[in-house]
Amino acid sequence: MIPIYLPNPSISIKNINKHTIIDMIRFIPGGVSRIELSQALGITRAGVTTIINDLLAGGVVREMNGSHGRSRRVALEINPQMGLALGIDIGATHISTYLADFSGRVIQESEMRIHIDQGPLPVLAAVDEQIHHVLDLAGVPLSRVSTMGIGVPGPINIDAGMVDTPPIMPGWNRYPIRDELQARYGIPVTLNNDAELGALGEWAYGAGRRHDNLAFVKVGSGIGAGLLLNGQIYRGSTGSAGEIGHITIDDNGPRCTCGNIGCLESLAGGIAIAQTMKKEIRRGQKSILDLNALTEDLSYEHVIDAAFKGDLLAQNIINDAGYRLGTAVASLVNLFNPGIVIVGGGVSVAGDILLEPMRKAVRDRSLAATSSPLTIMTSVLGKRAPGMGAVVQAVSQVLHRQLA
Amino acid sequence: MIPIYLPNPSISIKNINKHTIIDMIRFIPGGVSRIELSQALGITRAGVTTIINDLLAGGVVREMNGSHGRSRRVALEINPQMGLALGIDIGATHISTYLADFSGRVIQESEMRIHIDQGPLPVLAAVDEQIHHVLDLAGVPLSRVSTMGIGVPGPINIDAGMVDTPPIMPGWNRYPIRDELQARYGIPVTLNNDAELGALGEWAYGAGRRHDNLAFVKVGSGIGAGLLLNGQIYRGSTGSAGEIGHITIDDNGPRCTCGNIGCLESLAGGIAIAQTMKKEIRRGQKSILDLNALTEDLSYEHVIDAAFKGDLLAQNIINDAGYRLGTAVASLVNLFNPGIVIVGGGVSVAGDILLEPMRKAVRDRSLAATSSPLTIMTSVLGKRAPGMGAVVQAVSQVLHRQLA
DNA sequence: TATTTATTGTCAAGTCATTTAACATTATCT
DNA sequence: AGATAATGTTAAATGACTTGACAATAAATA
Repeated sequence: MIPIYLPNPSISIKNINKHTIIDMIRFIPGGVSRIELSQALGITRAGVTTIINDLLAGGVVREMNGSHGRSRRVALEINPQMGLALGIDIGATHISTYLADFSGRVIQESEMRIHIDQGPLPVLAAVDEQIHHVLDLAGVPLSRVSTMGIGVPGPINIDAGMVDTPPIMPGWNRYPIRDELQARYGIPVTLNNDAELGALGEWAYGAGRRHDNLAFVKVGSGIGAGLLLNGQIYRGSTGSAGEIGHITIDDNGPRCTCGNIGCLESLAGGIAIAQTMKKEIRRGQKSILDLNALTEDLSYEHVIDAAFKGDLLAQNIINDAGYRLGTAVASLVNLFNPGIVIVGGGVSVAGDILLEPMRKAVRDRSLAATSSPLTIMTSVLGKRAPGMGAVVQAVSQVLHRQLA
Repeated sequence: MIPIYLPNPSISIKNINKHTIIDMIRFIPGGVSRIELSQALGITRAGVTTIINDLLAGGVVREMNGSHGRSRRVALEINPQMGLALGIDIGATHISTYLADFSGRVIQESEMRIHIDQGPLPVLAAVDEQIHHVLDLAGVPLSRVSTMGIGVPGPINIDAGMVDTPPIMPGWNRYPIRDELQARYGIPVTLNNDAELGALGEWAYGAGRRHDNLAFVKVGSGIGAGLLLNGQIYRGSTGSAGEIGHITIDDNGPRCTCGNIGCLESLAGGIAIAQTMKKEIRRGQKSILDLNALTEDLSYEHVIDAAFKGDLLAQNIINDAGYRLGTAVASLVNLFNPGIVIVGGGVSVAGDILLEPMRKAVRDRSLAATSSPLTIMTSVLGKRAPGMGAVVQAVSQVLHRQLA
């Protein structure tokens, strides 16, 4: 193909080979040798040697398998001791906090339930609490953490570092999340959408390795997708790409929180699954779940749990949600032709009860040429995917920002 | 944003700034000055001067005369006399041939009706005929043409230069289109999908100027979309991205040629429009069109013509097609969040009769945050869009391929 | 076990895109 | 007409990368 060079490249890339080498070393499992780098980049071995010596001197990378000074095929890896990063995944009802080294290994993690609609002040206070909790557990002072990535469930204005008219984050609109955290902790902070971080996390350390085009469909309380296209996070022209949850599935469906009719999210999201279950039980359908026996409100976790225990009603409800998900994913597949669709988020723990009807819907509703080479699977990183993506962004930031 | 550097860049780009400068000069209307280039690329004025001197010496660019501004701003443009390019757009039922200079100005054009299902040999013979026809009209020998771009209505294997299991091109599968033409004419040939060339053409010289993310929806006999994302043509993992025509619109719809049920193309494509019109007339609906009076089979052009003449039945049929198109475009908009959706292809000459119901469907079915900043309009280049895209690819090829 | 071979990595000198820093040219304002 | 600001040019310096010769090792061969 003849590439098109954009009239307005967002950033002028200085040492593009050095940047590429750093990321190849970061993301290729098992490490890369100098000659592999030289072949991939189209520069000579000598050129690679110069760059690698620079990175070795800076402590960014190290040689694997003991230390042959000179040998045949020396694999390189990121030096984990280069620094520590915090990855924070804020969902509608939880905060997950991860402390990881620069190679992406998680050192300590913690989770906490919140409600995002309480607004930024209490939620960011909870984030602060979690950060200190995780650091205490790991016995690491804040001063040793050099970067931080954070994901939230809304469309992001990436330059401003804030959310832009989010459907489900009342009170957060135009709150300066990134700058606030940056000022509070004195380290660089990146702010991203949680689904796009899920895609990035799976691409870096999960099911999406080696895929240039992937979709991460996060099915939790709501439904959103993160897209990685041509090897880059794709955000669209105003940062709200991937809104698969608001594709219309049923013209006669219920009204969605977004104001439209029959959106996928209002039919197959976690909230919808729980509501449907409650409604069906009240209508007298048989189930092992007893609404009166529950101490808390029935949630989609209860439905999934019941399905695993053989409850037919729960299985049917999840099956229907899966088929509807597949209906929307079929549109995505016809339009994007991704190599893999990764299903994450809380509802994805249902596994094939959800995925098999989904795969069927995709087969029924997309071109065979597009759907037959396609893999549809659950997240490898599970609930950690967005948090790991946040770590990746955080580490990218410091590794790429100031290169000599 | 922190960009992610792909582990496997398809081509190692040598003089990236030189490449970028060439394309900025090609595609920014009114020309660009050296200082604008220097600011956009983040290199010094001196660096730009060196590159431009090189391009001036090579005859690739030239200085424009009419200059205005606060100081001696010299605008640069592509040297049209650098060479000639052929752009060829093969559709289901036509071949359009364009002879253009390197600045994209069309010197001569020609159109011919064919049937693509006759297979490659007769169709490529017709292409040859058209090429000589156009060259004769322009009084230019073939030897002065230095490059050629061609578009066909099917998924492309870009490395192989052939179509890959196309739904509507029987007999063409794995025929070496690019290599055949390259051998026949002795000039470099690029092969692309027609819809992606439409997107590229509109981006370069039409409605999509300055847009980083756009969709070109080609509504002709069938329906396909070309996508330009993050400023690059997006093809998906197997080259069949943009198959909007095979999104399911109606679960109770007719069977499509692709084997599935209720595809957009089978409900709103040109063939479907003509068939619906015939069916309704036979059912006794009133229309100014008289099936018996037509010397040829009724086509969608007749329907559009009737609609412009006030025929209510024709208007209603086009209106329905527009709303259905909008249903699919709404999914596209929710997923991609493009800045503009450009509607091209033969049916788009219906204009707002088609587009207004489309816009309504998009409003009804996508998030306001995504659809309100969105422009939906017809192609500026009209039926020339894919051919102009072919010219762009052809010229790109020679300008970028061998740089000192 | 010793020797050969292919592969991988390194070194020093050279090349070339780009920067630095001083200078030249032009349009507009006063 | 002269001042000013913006834009473009030049020559020397910088530094990323290449060239071409050499060194070090694993595996193959003798």
